[in-house]
Amino acid sequence: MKKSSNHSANPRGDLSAQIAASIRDAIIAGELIVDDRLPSETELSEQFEVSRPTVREALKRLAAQALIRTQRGATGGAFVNHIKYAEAYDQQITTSTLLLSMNDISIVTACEARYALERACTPLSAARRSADHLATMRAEMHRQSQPGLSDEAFCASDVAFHRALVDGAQNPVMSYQLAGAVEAMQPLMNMITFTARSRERIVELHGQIADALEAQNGEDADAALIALEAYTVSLAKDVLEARKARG
Amino acid sequence: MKKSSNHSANPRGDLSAQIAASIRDAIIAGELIVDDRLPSETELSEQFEVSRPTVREALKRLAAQALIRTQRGATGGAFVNHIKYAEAYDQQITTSTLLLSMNDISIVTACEARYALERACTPLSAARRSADHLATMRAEMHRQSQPGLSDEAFCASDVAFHRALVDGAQNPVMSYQLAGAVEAMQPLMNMITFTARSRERIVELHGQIADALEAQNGEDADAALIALEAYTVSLAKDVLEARKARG
DNA sequence: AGACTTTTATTTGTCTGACAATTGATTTTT
DNA sequence: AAAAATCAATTGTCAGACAAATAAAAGTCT
Repeated sequence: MKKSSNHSANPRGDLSAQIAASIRDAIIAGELIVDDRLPSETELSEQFEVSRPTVREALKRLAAQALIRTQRGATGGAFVNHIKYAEAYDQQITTSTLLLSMNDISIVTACEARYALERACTPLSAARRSADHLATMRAEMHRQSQPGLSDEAFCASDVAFHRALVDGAQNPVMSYQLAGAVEAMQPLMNMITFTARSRERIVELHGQIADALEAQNGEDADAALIALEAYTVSLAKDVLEARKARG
Repeated sequence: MKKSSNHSANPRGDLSAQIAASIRDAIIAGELIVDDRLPSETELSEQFEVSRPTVREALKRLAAQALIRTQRGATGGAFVNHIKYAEAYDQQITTSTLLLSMNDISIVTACEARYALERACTPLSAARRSADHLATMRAEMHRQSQPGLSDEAFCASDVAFHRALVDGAQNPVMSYQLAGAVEAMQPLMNMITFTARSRERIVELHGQIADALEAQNGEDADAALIALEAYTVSLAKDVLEARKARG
């Protein structure tokens, strides 16, 4: 790692960014595998010919992406982390949420993506859903029917319902990919005020979905999802127009 | 330096992790909006009652997630970053790739997810694809037909083809979500040796897809994708069995 | 010998203080 | 007025130190 005396700005960024990229590449390329221990911070600072704070900044970058974990103590150090779905979920949701809020995506576009992807799960979910998934869906529907539920709690329950639908496909890769699409919508949905009547309609459609999945009827579930998308979009449009008229 | 004397381990993690989480929450909650400037590192270290290196580690964590960018100089500092799709792509692909390789996901599972999601794009892509998307697909098919192309280059071209298909839906949210599903497959696909005959078959199916999209016929494109998935899975199984027989 | 305690070595976490590099703003000079 | 020099603020990097955690090693007692 020579560093070749860089006077002009480095395309890879700061030293800590370069070092982080170097280690990240090694992990992706499989040169470092799960639970491998990286050299100690002192050793790394010697190898890369930088100071320990710089190495530490690099390691924190990697830790932020859950690529490594660190442990104190005699046998401690930085270890290549086994990325679990739960950790990847969180990251994906954070990124997706900010992406939606920062690029003024319309509700129509976001809904289109979300429901298209969700509908991709329904045939699989209809075929494979367990009793557990169905029970979760029914439980969330029950919660959604309770009066006095706040809009936020209603949205959270809505997410849980759809998550059960997705998880029913029993494909962890799909569950992971869909996490961003479904959960990132929540801030957008939170803008909507759900009246008692609209909640009733949504729960009704949820019931159709749950019934169809229970009957392993993918087509009916698909149709209900299409109706749900249309209804959600129309609700959102009403809110936007009302807001425009007022403001 | 009060810090309320922490003797037991903090649930939020290290100081730098806590500070990073605190700032991240502020960004997600909208208290800090795009292009807002954070206080200088010195000011932050005073506010959080920690040293500057600790603040810097926190900022590097956020930079690794593309939540902030930093700039040197008199008017420099850390700014809330406008997350663009390109940056989010990279992160998603890195995470997805590692997730697949570390959780020994079978090729069948990964393919199932990928093609299910991709098929969710086809109706939209058939309706909206531009001449540009079609041209990209044809160009990649032409590249895939050239003899002497390495397996890796063939895979890369395959990804480019499918990316054009997805982008044809003209929905940036879908493009983003699909990036992980499509690109993360590449390392898995790179294990496959593509014979001249199998390449021919794949290009043929690609042709069917391109033709169908050009004719705005979503159903034919869907059928071709199903065939492509089945063919890919059978190729992968052959490779695995051959490897098992040898090893 | 075996179980318990103490010590020790290693490593990450944090702090302090310093200097270099960058860069926009300010002042001076032409 | 334009160009050049200076300045000030800020991030980037470094060196060295100490605290805290932690497991292994050494020592001690029964």
